[in-house]
Amino acid sequence: MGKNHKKLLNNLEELRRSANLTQQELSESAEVSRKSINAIENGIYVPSTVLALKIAKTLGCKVEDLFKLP
Amino acid sequence: MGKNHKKLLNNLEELRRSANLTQQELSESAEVSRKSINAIENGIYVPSTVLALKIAKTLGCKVEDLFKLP
DNA sequence: ATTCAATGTAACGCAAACTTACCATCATTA
DNA sequence: TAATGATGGTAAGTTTGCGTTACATTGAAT
Repeated sequence: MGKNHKKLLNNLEELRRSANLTQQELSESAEVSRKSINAIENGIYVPSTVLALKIAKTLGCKVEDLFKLP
Repeated sequence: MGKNHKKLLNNLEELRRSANLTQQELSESAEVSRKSINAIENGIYVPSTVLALKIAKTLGCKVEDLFKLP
């Protein structure tokens, strides 16, 4: 990421819970490790665009719904 | 990017031209280097989510409009 | 209370994103 | 012709995304 980019706000946990999915289930749908989902929810890092698109698709929302610029 | 992720299709150049912006101008709006914009347009790499959000915002569209899963 | 599913955490490593900087090409224009 | 602006190539270096493995904690529920 570029120097001046600030961290994003994310609603992943909330939207995942609304969809009644566990981290495990979401990770399988999005074809990533559970660790990645877990780390994203906890703000350890922001996912790549590919991953963000897959998660949004799985949850039936837009990338913009999941992550917001500060 | 994760192992199994395929490259995205992208419409960046088309949308940038529609907005009448040069690579330089877009890069300034999105606070990244011109090389990054250039590399994304040419499929060298896919931007991070932060960058994708900034570009989409600058171009008045959604991340989903810019990049599509194969 | 014990069990079991769900979640959190940490260390290590590789691949990808992103930067800076310099150079080439092509089109336009002074 | 020279100069300027937009784009594309290359390359080295740093940071971050993400996987893997393995273990700890929490909470629910029977």
